[in-house]
Amino acid sequence: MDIKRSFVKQLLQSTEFNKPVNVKGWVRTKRDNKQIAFVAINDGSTINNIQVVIDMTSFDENKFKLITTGSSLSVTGTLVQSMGKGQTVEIQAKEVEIYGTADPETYPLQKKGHTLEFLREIAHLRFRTNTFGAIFRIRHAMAFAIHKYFNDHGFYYLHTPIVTGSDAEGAGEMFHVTTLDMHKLPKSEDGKIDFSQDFFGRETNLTVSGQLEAELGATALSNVYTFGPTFRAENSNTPRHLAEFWMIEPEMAFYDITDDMDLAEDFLKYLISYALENCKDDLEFLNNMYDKELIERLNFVVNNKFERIDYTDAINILTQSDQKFEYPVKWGSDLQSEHERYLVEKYYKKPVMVTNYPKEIKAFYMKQNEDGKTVRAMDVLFPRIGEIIGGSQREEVYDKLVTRIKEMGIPEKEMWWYLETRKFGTVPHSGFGLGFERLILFVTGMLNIRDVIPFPRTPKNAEF
RNA sequence: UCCUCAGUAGCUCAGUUGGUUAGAGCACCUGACUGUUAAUCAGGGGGUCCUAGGUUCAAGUCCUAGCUGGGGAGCCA
Repeated sequence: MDIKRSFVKQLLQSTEFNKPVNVKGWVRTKRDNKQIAFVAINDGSTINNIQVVIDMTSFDENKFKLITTGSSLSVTGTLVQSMGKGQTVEIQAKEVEIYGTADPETYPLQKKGHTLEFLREIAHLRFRTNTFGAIFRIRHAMAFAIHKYFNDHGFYYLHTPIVTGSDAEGAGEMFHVTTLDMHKLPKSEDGKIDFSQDFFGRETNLTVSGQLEAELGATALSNVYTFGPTFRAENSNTPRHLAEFWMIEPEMAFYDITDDMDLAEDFLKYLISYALENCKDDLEFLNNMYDKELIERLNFVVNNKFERIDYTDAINILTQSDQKFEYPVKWGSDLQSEHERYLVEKYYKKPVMVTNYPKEIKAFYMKQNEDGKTVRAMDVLFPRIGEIIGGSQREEVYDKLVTRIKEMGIPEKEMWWYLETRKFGTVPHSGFGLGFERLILFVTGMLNIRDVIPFPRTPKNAEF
């Protein structure tokens, strides 16, 4: 009997009863007595399990003992309407093949709730839980939706380098990339490490952003985006930071800051809508188990316009509020977490986009305003997670950009290729960076970023 | 990196003023039960009390240092 394997998801939706079917997957739970046994199987195609019914009067008892939580099976049988409550269809088993057993004394996942902290310590097995199945199906759906959105809007997916010779972006500490013998580093006469002997003949690092390279692509392809891994060697220990994370960075020629904000808002709303439409079962599970307001909050964000305010207005709102802040509010200082939370969660009670920040607290490449004090930066602030997007219109005027580079002490020589885009056919352009894991945090309602990436890289942690 | 809380059974935790043989629930194992669904009921096994020092007649409990984890902050996406 050779029957094509079906996914659990298909079988649960099927109405073709009394036909032979085959399902392969992992046992979640088992209940039994002398006459009959029920085995719940999951294969990752959906959060729901399919119930396999075994007639114990004719089943090998020793083999049955090996069917435990975590074991992997191939079940051939008949799809029937369920006689019991709780499910509509089930499989009457005829043949059960055991691929691999899972000793219940040592298999860490048993049929009980586990804390997310414990599951983080068994990251190789946590995929097998309802929670992480849901999270990673949603993560996939979001990655797919990102490519779909950009493809549908005339953007090109640009692969920017992971190993970079540029350290000018200034977005944090970088991981060095080298093939030099760390125990015998070649030194030049002045005692410095001689990187001319290194693999690339120069000092190289893992990228902290693909933005500068994306800008190069945008000056010919018009609309491009990157979506790849990004590395920050900061010693950050928070539920919102990773040393290795994924970032989406669209860059658009002929976009000003308003176009940039319009895109950011439309993009985020599209992605959240996509999740609501395509990840219903998983979102409902997370809503029930972790965050009773999750789906309500997602709908709210999709259906309401983001508030857009000037940095200066934000400072005024904060200054005039009765709220006591640990950090003083004053024009020229960056907004602290507590300030952002007040604006988003208390004052406006919806996503907020803040623009026109003081130039001193923002990056060198941002478009300078006529007032000489501010730049066309924009941050999108979300409830719970704070800054989800950071972007800006870019300075396209060669002289202004060079002046700023000198003021901020950035090595101008290394930036020659970036500066040439302003020398030859320069155009106004804009872009932003979206932290993929922060998006997934928001969409899943999870609270720790280590739970929305399969293998989190954080200080002192690269076990899996 | 700073502040703060925690680390006791596979998991989640309790453990009194420092005192004799360290407990519970769940999980697991055995048995009972004619369709269960976080099954139920009865019984059973299971401990490097994070590590290293120290105080004390006596330390899971007090002190010091370290390690690991959570929360908050900074840096940021």
